[in-house]
Amino acid sequence: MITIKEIAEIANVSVGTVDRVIHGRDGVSEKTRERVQKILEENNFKINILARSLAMKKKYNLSVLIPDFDADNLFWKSPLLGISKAAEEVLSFGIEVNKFTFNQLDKKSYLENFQKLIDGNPDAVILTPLFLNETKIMVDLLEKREIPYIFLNIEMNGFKNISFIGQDSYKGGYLSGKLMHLCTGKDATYLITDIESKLYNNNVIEGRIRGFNSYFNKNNIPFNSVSLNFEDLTNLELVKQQLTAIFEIHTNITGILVPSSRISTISNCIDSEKLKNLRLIGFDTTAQNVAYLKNDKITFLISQKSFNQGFKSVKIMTDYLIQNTIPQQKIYSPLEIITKENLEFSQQDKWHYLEAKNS
Amino acid sequence: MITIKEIAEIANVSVGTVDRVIHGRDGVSEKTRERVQKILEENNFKINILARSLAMKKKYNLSVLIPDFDADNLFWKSPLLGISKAAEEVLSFGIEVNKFTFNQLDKKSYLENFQKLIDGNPDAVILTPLFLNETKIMVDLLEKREIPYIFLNIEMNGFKNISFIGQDSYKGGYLSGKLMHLCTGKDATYLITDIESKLYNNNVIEGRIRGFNSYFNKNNIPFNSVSLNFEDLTNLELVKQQLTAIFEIHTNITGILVPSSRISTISNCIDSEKLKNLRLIGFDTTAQNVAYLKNDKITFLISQKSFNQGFKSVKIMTDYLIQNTIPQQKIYSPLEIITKENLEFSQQDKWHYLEAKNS
DNA sequence: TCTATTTTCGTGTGCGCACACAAAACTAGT
DNA sequence: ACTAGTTTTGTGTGCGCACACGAAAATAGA
Repeated sequence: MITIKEIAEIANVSVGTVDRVIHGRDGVSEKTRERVQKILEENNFKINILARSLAMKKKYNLSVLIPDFDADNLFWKSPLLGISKAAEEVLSFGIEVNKFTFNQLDKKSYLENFQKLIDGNPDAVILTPLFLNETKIMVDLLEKREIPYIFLNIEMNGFKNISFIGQDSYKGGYLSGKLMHLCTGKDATYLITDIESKLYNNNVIEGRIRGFNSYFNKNNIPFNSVSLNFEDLTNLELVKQQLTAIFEIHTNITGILVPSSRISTISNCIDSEKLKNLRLIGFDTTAQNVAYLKNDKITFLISQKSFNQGFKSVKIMTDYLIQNTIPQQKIYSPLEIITKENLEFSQQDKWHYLEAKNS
Repeated sequence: MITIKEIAEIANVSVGTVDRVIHGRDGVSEKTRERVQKILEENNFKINILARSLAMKKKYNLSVLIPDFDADNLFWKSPLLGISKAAEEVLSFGIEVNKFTFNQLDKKSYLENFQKLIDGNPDAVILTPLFLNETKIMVDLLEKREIPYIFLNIEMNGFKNISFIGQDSYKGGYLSGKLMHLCTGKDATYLITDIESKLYNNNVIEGRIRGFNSYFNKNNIPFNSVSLNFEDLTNLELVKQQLTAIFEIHTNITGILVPSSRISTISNCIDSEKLKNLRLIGFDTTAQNVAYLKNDKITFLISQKSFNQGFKSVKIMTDYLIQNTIPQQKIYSPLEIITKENLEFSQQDKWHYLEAKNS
């Protein structure tokens, strides 16, 4: 690896001049600039990123706003872990990651924790834009202060976020349609669940349902579907009642799509005998979902690798801050198809991280 | 992040002493060692890996031996790309990656290129142990010279490789059984292909077939299977003849398993009309396989993310050399289920790398 | 031709660490 | 108490780069 000093010797100038050429700073005559540029290219000069980060003593405050998780809904644990892992790795680069969490059912909590975050004077922000109007307020402030921000997991258009990292909900739903079709017979009837609560903006669930239907329509495959809205997934008795009622009316249901991470709850409310003749497809490998998959109570899970989403968001913002690398506007996570059989090999990065932490 | 200098000030010693404590070098009295150690822990001291790599001017030669690829068999292109990407990233850490390729059908080429590799005096080696006896010779030499080595993609037991990075063939086959079962009817008949040529040690294919059968046996699912051995996959006419013959005898075949990366070749030799009533499951997302998947001529591909395997092997060896991090003995790649619908989201890392390279 | 200004270029210092070497503080032997 | 040897500790330099500052060269104005 050739160094700046060596380039300088070849070009018969000082390291300062080479430095100016590399960074496009002014104060160099056009003649020498061209000469040095040529020598840089000829020698395939690549900057030593270690030395660079070391010399730039600037420290960055990268702040993250993400929903909290609890025993009932573990979904947000995974991205948070990914963020923590990335935080360790970028520490040497002068990036300090500050995490702020909020209650995903509470707009006030969202705003309050953003306030805390902004009080810390972040240099960059990663956030999960769960509520539309509140996000607008927050983004206004960020843009006024020229703080770059990334949207994590929830896609929202019309903003100047430097990137979005998450799943393509529509395509995820489309894939679930394909899988459902593959593992059920002809002219099947499917049950599609939804959540009544419009507490927060949920284009994720809506996109998945749209994608599911599209699969059948675009491929001209006849099918029937029944929708079922739940108001409250914590009241299991009620859920059971609703399901039983539906099964009595529609005796020919062969598959259930749960377009959220709550499929284990639904599966839990269906009697084991009934379950044997049903295909259940859901999303996200939360601890509960994984347990049900292992017990054959769920057929497929489509995972968005949210651990990696969290990890990536930090890494990408780091590259943006340190090297000014402009990321892709939308970075879609893989749509991982998880079954009982390949479960153990997914999420390896996550498990390794957890192991290392606990040892 | 607290620095050695700061620790030294707190402990009222010099940086040299702190350095000795951190690295466990001798020449420190027990008293001060304990004191400094305590202060290090209290302040949660983490070494700045950037400064460390910069100061350690040691350069490493990391050499890789891997089969070459050609237009007919692109499989090995992917790990090679992953290796190249990682090579760029670790350059700043003083790791120079030297790649050596060999003809996968030729034991002599394997040995010859290993000789070239070893002549370069590598500090560490990553290799694909395609031939058993030749590998033994090579490994003997490596161990005599105390050169650490990793096995990539091909699993071979009984050696002192610091790690194996690749797929669990058996479980891959097991998964293919599950998928096949899900998308075909009851009492189905499956065609399982194999390659006659025993040129090289191929426990990969054997493991997959074993896994496929196990799925049905372990779950007590009745099924029939027909095996078909090909001698030469380059003679397409012959392959077509063999397939036609099989289909005439076994009219009830509903699924085909190709336990190698050559499923597109098989699919290519089956008439489109016939194909419509068949489920084809194969392995690896080579360019050809991907094309066939897109045209609905393949149902599922199980990918081992060989790009990532190559990438990881270099990263893991780097960590071993620089920080002496001992890796896991076996690092199994995820068994990714790829369909037409989620194809575009897989292999993102690889595409991004290729894009960046071509711009 | 001689200053004043602007443009162009070179030098020095420090980032946090590793490591060679020098210096001090002990220890033992006389 | 003094030397020689041993253990313990401190100091200096360089890794490759960024950046502030100052020096030199070029240009302009009189």
